[in-house]
Amino acid sequence: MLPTPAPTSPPSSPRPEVTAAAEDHPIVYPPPPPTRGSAPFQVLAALFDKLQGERRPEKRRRLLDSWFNKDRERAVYGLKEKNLAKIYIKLIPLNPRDPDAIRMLNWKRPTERNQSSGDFPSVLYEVISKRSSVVEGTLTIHELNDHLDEISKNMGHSTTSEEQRWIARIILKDMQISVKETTVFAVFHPDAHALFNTCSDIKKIAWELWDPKRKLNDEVHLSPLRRIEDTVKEMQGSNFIIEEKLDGERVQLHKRGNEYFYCSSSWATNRKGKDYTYLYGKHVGEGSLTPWIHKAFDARVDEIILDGEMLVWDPVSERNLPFGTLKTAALDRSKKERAPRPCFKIFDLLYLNGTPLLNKSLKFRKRNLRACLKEVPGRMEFAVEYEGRTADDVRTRMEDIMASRGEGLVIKHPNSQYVLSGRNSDWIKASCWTRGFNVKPEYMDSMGETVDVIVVAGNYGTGRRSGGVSTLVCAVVDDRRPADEVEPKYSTFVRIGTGLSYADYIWVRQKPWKTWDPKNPPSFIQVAKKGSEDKGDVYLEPQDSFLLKIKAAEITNSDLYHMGVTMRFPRAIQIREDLDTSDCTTATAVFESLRSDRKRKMSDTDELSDCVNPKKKQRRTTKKPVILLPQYQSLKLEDVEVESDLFEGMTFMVSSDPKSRTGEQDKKELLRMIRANGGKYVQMAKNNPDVLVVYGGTITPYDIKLIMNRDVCDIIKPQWIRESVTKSERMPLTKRYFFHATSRRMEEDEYVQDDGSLEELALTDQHEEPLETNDKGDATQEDPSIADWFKVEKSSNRSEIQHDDTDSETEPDSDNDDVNRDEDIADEDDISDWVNVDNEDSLKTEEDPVQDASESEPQVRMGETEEAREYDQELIFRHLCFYLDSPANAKKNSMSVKSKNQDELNKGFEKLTTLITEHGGRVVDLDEPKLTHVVVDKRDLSLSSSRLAWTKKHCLMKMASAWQLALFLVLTPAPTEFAP
DNA sequence: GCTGATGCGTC
DNA sequence: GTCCGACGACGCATCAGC
DNA sequence: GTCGGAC
Repeated sequence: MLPTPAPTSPPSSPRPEVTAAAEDHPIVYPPPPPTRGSAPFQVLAALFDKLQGERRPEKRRRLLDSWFNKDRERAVYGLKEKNLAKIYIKLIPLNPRDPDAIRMLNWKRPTERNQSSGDFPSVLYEVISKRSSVVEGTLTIHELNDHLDEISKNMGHSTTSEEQRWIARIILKDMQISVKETTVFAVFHPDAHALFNTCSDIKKIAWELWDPKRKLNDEVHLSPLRRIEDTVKEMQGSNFIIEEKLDGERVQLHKRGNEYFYCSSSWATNRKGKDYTYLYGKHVGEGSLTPWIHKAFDARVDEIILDGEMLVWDPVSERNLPFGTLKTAALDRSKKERAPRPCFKIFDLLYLNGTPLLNKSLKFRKRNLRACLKEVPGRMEFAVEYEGRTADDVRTRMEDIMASRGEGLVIKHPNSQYVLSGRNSDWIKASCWTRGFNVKPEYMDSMGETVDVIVVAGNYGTGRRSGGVSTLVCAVVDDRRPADEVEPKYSTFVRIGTGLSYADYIWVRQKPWKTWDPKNPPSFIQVAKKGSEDKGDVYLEPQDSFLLKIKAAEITNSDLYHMGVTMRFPRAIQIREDLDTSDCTTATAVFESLRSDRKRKMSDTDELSDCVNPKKKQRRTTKKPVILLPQYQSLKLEDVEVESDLFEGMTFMVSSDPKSRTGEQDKKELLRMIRANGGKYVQMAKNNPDVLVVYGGTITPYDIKLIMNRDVCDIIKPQWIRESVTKSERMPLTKRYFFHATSRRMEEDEYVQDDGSLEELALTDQHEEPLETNDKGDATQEDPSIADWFKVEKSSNRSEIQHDDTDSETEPDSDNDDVNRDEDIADEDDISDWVNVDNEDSLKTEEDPVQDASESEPQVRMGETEEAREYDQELIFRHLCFYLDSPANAKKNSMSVKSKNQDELNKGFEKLTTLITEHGGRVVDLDEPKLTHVVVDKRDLSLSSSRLAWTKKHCLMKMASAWQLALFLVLTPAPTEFAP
């Protein structure tokens, strides 16, 4: 195991000068607590018994308190109920035909006599108590620990059946005593929880803090200087930071010198912080990420801990791939240049060169974060963030999220300290944010899929839900069946295990469930070929069944259901007693929904992401099909009538002034004007140089700052829009209309001309095209105001580090910021040398963001122009070339074809051909050099043999020569998805 | 070597 | 409000059996 | 991840 964030210090030295010495060494723990011999396991088991019976927290705490010895970090056992049952059957020993053996294996199945069904340890108890003659336990905890470490042997000799019940619970990690680490830590040591937040190492806690008198060292001292609640209060009315919630995996990156360490940091469910270094690379030469980011760190960064989200970036389609592809991409050692790859989106800095920053403000951490490293496009980037101040800011961002089917927003207080699992209000989810209005309900209602499905089968539950059906296998009616079929058939689609109340379950369990015979499954249910997920313990005849209203985040591919797709995050909403089974959603409807869903994602997915490639033209042939909720409808401008073509061909992005109370209204009015005069607007500038950003505020919010730093988009003042509309002509884009001009813009004649003169220039339509000017150098040097612009630009570049001007920006008019400033100043003293040094020469060492962007500028991809990379909603396959591996084509290429269902397969591919061409793609033969995709059909049985290999090899060869990448699309068993 | 069952950890 | 334990999909690892 | 229930 590699070092975890908190530096472990020898007790003697007050401060850990972390050096290379620590490399390659395991964690150094302080001397262990003195052992006083091991208590009998009996006592522990008794404690568990009491804890299970005792609900009152006071008593429970005392019970726990009276116990503590130590905790151990225990590996996973690789044993669940089934395997435990098998072991016990061997151990006792039990004849496999013994009813008790069968009962243990079917431990969930309820019977009249056995109330303890659904709880394996209890079943075990009943079985063993009949047989065991051991009355007094002799097993000590030490022994148990040893046993647990070699678990499959040694059990069942020295324990009573009661004890074995608890042993089983320990192994199953299902203690039923409602004690989680928070409770335990509180009893164990006041600092335990804080320590755990930094190192997530139980053993360390146990060994560091076994003595209650021992205090945490300074460097791991995490108790807040001020209560966070106070901080929150003080932040009332101040700006906050809005981040998009990313659909990836939460990961911490630890770097010490040349050594890297990655670990999962989603402690909400699992406390361990799983080591993922093997995926991403310990050293520069290894892994799927480390080699690419090493040079991104500032030379003075020695030790650093970053917090962020790992996503998958696909350089071919230039978008992030859906969740679930991460491990696959990270494990892909093919080292292909164009293969999907992990991309680390950083949103926090936790530790830097010996200084934990957890108790610094978020603002402070973010500021320094940007000084520590530079982005490596497609590998390691800063998470997109905005500054917000009002409910409207959130609303605006929420719209974007809704449009792009994003995951949601996270709102953070700039002054919040870092707290894991977000409980202590470091992060305020949009859903919980209650200053004036609540985003969640409306937002959630509009998100996701809602369908009415029929319940066809069920599985028994465990624990609280034991004793009957607990999860419901749901299906849709298969309307693709031949029309002459009398009995409807149902395709399994999803399992539902949450959303119903106990009362609902009572109702559900009354239904006439019939046992499901795996050898003779009900004929009306169409199930997946593989897996057991959609095969119930029991089933319901359609006439006995009912519909369930279900909601989920999205529809995803799946092998485990007959539908070939299923739902993500499914839950029951309501039992539809009011509906008949004939009202069940159809398979076609599901696929249709899936298709429109994907379409929307394709066209809008970049809205919030940090896309570094300037787009030539913003294609928006159709309006976004976003349904706006009542409270958003005031922003809906589709209804505004177009009155003139004044802004024809122009695209704007309007940003409201967060300091102005009328900011949002102003924005709305501007958007109305733009639309009424033939202009277009977008939510994000996306580094599109043709987008004119409109902003006229007194301060420079984060997002505007970002745009300025990029130097891609001009920022004009609202004044230009207003005056142009008033005069019914486009005003010349002279410098007085600019909030910020790009360096390119500043070279333009129109920009430097005297205001008010040469108005005829304004009549040309060329002003958007950068004109080559010959006297630009002179103008730049001679015009004092331009020199000023450069100054502004410099300081805004510095704002990448955001050292001084973030403060100056909040200074003028904010009372409550004073408090914050104090803290910030103090903060900066702490690591001032670092920041200051960096601040100065980061101008030299840090690459200009613009340059970054141009670096990542694609050479030429797959023969496309930049414009071609735009995704049109209709022509989503534009510039893609497909080879369809149909039986017919295989024959043509003289491969053997064995499939029986050739006709069906060929038909499917014909349909696909139509679809591809309809959507702008080309269907080509294998030798086409521009080939981008190969499509195979899973159902084609002959694929498993040599043909697939042949196809693969053949086209990979072609593609290697053509510098391209093959994507194998695999059709799901349900080709209707592609049907028109 | 492949496949399916099972377990684990991510969301 | 918070905690806890029911349950969801999915991908990878491992291992047994073929 | 979502959800219901207990406290």
